[in-house]
Amino acid sequence: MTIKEVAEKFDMTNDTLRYYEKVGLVGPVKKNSSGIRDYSEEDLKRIEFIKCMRSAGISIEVLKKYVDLYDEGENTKLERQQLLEEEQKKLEEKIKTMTDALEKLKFKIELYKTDKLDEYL
Amino acid sequence: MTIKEVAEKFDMTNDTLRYYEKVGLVGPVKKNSSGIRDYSEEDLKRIEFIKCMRSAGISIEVLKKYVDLYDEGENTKLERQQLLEEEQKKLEEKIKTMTDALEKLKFKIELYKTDKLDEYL
DNA sequence: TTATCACTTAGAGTCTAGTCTAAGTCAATA
DNA sequence: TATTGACTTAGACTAGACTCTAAGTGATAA
Repeated sequence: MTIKEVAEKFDMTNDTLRYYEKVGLVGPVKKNSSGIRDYSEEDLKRIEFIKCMRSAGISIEVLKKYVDLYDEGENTKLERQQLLEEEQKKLEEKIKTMTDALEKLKFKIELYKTDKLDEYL
Repeated sequence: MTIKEVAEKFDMTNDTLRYYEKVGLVGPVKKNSSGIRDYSEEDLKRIEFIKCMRSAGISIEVLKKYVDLYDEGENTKLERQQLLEEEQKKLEEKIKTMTDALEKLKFKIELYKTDKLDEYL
């Protein structure tokens, strides 16, 4: 699969894909005889995972660490699991924070709707 | 209330508070005879709101727009409400995205726990 | 054969949201 | 009185995550 196809499939830019490869999140992707990238199934799976985790706000740095541990082999399993559990915790907290903010936002909108807005901001 | 007290109260830095003032999110904050900031109750309420919305990922730019509309007066009420509703929608989508990612993360952790991890990454 | 187009690279530039620095003022304390 | 410490300013710097540019290669269309 070419970089263009991958970019379309996952709705991201070629630049981002090359950037992820440069920082070591994906690949190194195989190149054909003219030096053009040909993404493998495994590359695609990694990209999908990375994209999903990025959309949740997990940093490139953390993901890079996870990928590196993975590439180190079996003996890093526990450490990888712990890393994921740590991110799970952070993500749950973030969702909580955002849900609270959403409630406040909804409340404020309600004030606008019922024209009871006599407050600050 | 001094900048230091405000910063402590809301767990942010003096720099951030001055930055918010510089970009027009807060204030202009009253200064005493020696030029020291003295935050009013209204300033505090704005800061609390801003902080809450920032923690949900709403951009400075959007918040600035909202504050500006507010300062324009009554006749921007509808526009303000629409802006908030737009942000509500975005926030709900973001929470959904993050919740989905969280589920995937939990699933992966489960695979680690049950030692069924035979996949990619 | 020449031009077009998609790809390649290294590296520079951009955006957001702060964060830090340097130089200066003022009030209070040793 | 001298110095300490908290505050002030303008403006430079940073981190994270891309995003763009310039210069080049190679396959295909006119």
